[in-house]
Amino acid sequence: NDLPHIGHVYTTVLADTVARYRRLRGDRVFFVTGTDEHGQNIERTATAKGISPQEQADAVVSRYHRLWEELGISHDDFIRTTEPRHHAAVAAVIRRIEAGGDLYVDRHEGWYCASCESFYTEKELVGEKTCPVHEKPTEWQSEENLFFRLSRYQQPLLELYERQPDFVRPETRANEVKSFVASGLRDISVSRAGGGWGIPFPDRPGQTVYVWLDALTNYLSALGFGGEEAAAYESFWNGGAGPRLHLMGKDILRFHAIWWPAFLMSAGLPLPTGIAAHGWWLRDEKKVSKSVGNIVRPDALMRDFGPDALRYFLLRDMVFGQDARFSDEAFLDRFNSDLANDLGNTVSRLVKLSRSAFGGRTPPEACGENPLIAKAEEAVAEYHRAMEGLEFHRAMTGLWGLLSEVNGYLVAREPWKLIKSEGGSTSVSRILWNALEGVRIVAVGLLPAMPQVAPRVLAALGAEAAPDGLEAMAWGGLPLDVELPAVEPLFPRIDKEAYLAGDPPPAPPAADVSGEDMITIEEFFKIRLRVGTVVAAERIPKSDRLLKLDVDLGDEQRTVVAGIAEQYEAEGLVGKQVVLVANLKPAKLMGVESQGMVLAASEEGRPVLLHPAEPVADGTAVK
RNA sequence: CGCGGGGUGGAGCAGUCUGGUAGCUCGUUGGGCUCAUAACCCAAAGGUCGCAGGUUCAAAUCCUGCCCCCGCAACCA
Repeated sequence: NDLPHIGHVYTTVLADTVARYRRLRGDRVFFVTGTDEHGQNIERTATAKGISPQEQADAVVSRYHRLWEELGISHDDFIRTTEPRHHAAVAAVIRRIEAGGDLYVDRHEGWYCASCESFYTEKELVGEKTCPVHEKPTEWQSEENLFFRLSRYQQPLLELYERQPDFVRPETRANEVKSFVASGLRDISVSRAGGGWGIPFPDRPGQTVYVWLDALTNYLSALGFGGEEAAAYESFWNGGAGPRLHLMGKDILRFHAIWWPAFLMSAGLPLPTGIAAHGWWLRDEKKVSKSVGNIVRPDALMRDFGPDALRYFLLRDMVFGQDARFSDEAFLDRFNSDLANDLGNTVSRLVKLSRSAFGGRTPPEACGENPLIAKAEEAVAEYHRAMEGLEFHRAMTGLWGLLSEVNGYLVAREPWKLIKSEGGSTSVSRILWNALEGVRIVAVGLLPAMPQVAPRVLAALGAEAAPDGLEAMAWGGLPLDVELPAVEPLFPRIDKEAYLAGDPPPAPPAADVSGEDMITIEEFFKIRLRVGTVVAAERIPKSDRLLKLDVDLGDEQRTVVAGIAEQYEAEGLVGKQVVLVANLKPAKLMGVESQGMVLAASEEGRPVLLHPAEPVADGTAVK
């Protein structure tokens, strides 16, 4: 229920790499991705824009479709939780759970703070049942909901983890899940009263299916479960002998590793065979902003260097399961050293050598015995081991080890000297053929990771661009004496400093200018913007982000809370003019009433305050 | 006492579960090579493994305490 970001891209690229790897190994694969669209974000954004949640969801989803296409994602289906087939599957799962006796009606209750819109436990309240945040009295609220007997599955889940130690990967996450379950499971509420945005709960008017029960079921609905066309479900989930793997970020691991198997057990349906949680890409804040002053982001990197370069970086630079830092510098370094120097340059030096020795063709003679064969076999074995264990960075490292062997082999044999003295001799042919063959094997191994570039590398080497399977990684596949066209550099080196210092990349194509996002000028004038001078500013205690500003609008003074404390010192703001949304409904934040909003550009979430270009009278209208 | 992750050569990280010679990539320096995209190959320098204590024949690794950094939420109106 969110616009795509690097985390979504990462999950999906991993899944795609696994899917492609499996297909190339000859397995039947059904690769599903999709969108969970019943989140509150969607509803809230839609309300704010004055459109229906469905329209909002459609707009978001189209972004995913576009992005997955650019990235070469090879999913077999894309499931949206707003589709009828999904609703049918959810209803079917719920009926089965209910038949198993795991649903009951109870009151969901607690101390409710209307300002926070959330419930507190007795322990969290301060003083006389007072909300710890707003220091306002809370009220006891209760809502009738359906509950799922999660508690009943504590033992079965523990047995599952015991029986299948690699059910959750990586291992550290498995331990986390185990200890969470062992510490006791409470029943969970699986519906919400009030008929909000979501799937109506079957046979329970007024209740909406809780989003996680809804969203998790997508794995079945995409396969046709609960519908007429359930062949895929029967063959891949119900009867399928192969692995049924879920890939996700670690933030939603619990839902996948605890709730989902419990729901399925209750419904009497087969479980997934593996749950794999990856880490988060953290942003490298410090260097990018200060020293270079120009923030390049994944979408820009993808546009400038191609989707496969981004895919390679994601796979190579993160240890599966751990967090990693995403920085432009790391990307550019990786690009230059791995793709330009090691892969691209090796291809081009070999192609040129071979072309000059053999008149634009691949070497005419192969060589039965040489040290590269053993190295290649080792690298391929390591590659398969790593790919099967989802250790993508290792798989890549293994392939690059072979590249490095090839380069070492060339330096040891110095074919360029031989070419001068003996031309296209047998020994030159053997040396070059071996080296080309080593690179060819690397390129075949890259097919799952870099589906667009790997075939180009293969073609550049004179090999078959699209082998049907990874058996092509066996030594000896490079054809003898075939045409070898000249190549342009596959990955031209990037001048890192120049790139980072260069003009900001052109603004992304103007945001959705289509119909529903447009407002009329009358609507715009509903927002009253005025210039004011900050007369006092102070940090709100206990808060990381909030500053309290007193702003003079000439005819009145306003107190405004602004979430800018991470970038602005309070003292520095006094005397500065800012633009204020003057008719915004007041709200209380950390106990302080904010009577308006200061405008700031929001660059990657970091606010940059807007000031008039020259001083104007306080209270001046902005339009 | 909110939840979580981390501190290992200049940078980024692996190794920690299962104690036994501290490893990888990048960078730096020197050399080689000149086919190739200032590339490639070889070598070297560079580390009190956050601090303190404990266990042990032996600790980056196990135990205890402390310090520091980061993410999430609280809070971007």
